[in-house]
Amino acid sequence: MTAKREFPPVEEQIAYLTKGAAETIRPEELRERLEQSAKTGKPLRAYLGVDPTAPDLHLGHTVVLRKLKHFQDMGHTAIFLIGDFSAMIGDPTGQSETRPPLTREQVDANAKTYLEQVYKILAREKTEVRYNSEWLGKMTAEQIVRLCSHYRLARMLEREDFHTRLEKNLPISVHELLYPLLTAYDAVKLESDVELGATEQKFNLLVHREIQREYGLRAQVILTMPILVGLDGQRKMSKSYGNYVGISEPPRDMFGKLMSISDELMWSYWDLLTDLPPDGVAKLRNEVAAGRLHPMDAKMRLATAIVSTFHGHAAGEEAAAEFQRVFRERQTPEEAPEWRIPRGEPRRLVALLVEAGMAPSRSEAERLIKQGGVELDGARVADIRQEIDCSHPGAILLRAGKKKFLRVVIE
RNA sequence: GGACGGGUGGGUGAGUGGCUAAAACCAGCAGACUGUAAAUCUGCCGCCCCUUGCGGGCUACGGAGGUUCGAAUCCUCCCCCGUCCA
Repeated sequence: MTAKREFPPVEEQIAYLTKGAAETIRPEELRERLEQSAKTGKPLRAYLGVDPTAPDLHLGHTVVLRKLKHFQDMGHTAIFLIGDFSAMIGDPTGQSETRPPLTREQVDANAKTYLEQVYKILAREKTEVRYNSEWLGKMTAEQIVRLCSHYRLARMLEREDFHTRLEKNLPISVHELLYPLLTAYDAVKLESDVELGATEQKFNLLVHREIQREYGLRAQVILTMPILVGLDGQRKMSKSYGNYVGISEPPRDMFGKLMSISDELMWSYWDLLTDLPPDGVAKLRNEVAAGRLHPMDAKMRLATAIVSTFHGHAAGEEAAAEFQRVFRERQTPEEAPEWRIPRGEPRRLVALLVEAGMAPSRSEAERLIKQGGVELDGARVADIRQEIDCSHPGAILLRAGKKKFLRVVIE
C-alpha cells in the first residue's frame, strides 16, 4: 500500500465493475468518474443499502454484495449501508401488499447478524458501515416535508408495484410512498458516486438520482444487478418461496441444494455467484454444449466453488466428495446429524420422525412412510407402525425422503 | 359522512343450507425414470388417535353471536379492503 492511491486502468476497471451487471446508468458517467478518480487519486464512494428485514442472508443477497466487493477490489471505498430506519417503513418494491412495519428490536437484532454474514464476502477492514437511522432518525417534520416537496405523486405512482396494486384495488399505505424518498436522502448524506442495487430496485435508485440533483449534488451512477432466480428455476430466490440457499447453511446442505438446480439455471449462477470471469464461463458452456463436459460435472464445480466461498476451500472439496459418495455411488453418508434417544421401550418410528424434525407432523410422517420415502439402514420401511428397538445401545441410519439423513443413536 | 362491491385451505380461485376437509389450477412432498437436472408419469397434500378401516375424533371458509336436525352458504352486530360520491 503506497501513499498515493493507484487504480488499475480505467478500461480494465469498467470491464470488471460492470461484469454481470444488468444495467449501468449511465455508462459514460461511470467512465468520467473513474477517470477523475484516476487523476486525483481519490477513490469512488460506492454504496449498497440493505434493509435488515430478515435475520439471515441467502445467495440472492450476495449477488449485489459481490459487486460491492468488486469496487473494493479496484481500490474504491465500499460503503455498506444498513437501512435500520428504512426497514421500519418497509420497501414496497415487488410487494403485492403492505408489509407490517418491523419493530426497532427486530431491526436491531437482524442488523447484528447481517454484518457477520456480510463479511464473508466483503473485506471487513476495508468496509465502511453506516446506519441510516444516523440521519433519518433525526429528521424533523419540516425536513421531511421539504424532502417530499421534491417529488410528484404521479411520478411515484408510475412504479409498477403501485400501479398494479391500484389496478387490482389493493391497499397502498401512505408511508410506503415515503420509502424511496427517505432512502434517497441516504444518497444525499453519503454523497455517493455509485449506488448498487438489484434490478427490481431501479425505480428507487432513479429517485435517488433525482433527489440528489434536487439537493444540488451530482447524480450518482447506478449499477443494477440481475435478480437471482431461486432453486425452482422460476421465481426469484426468496425465503418466503422456500427456494433459497442460506449462506450460513452447512456445506453439505448447500451443496445438495445447488446440485438440484436445473442445468439451464446453472449458467446464471456461474455468472452471478462465482468469480469466474465471463470468458471462463463461456468456455465451460462450450465444453458442455460440445459434449466434452457432463452438465452434472459442471454443476459439481459450481457447487464446490460456492460452498468454498462461505466455508473455505477444504469444506467445498469435502462436500463434493460426500455428494459423490452418497448420491452417485449410493453409499451411506459419512456423517449425518445425530439424534440420541435413551435406551428403553421400543419407539414408534412415526413419533421419532416428528420429534427429530424429519417430518412436520405425524400425518405427514405417516404419508412419507406409506409412499416409500423412509429407510432404516438402507431398507425401505413399509409399515407405518414400524417401531425401533431401543433395548440395546446402537445406531441406525434413518433416511427420510431423498436428502434427509439422521443417525439415530440409542444410548 | 353516503352508496356499492369484496374478505374461502401456502397461492389463485370455485362453491350460495346437507352428497364439502371444501372443485380446479399452482406451489409443495413422495415414488418411478435419471445425472438427487429438466421434462414426463403415479400417488399424496388440515391435525390427532387407534383395533389401519372406503375407521374414529377435532379444527377450518375475516371476528362474535343467532336461525336450523344440519351453515362457508341464511340473519344480526363488529373488523378489514377497495370503488364511486362528498
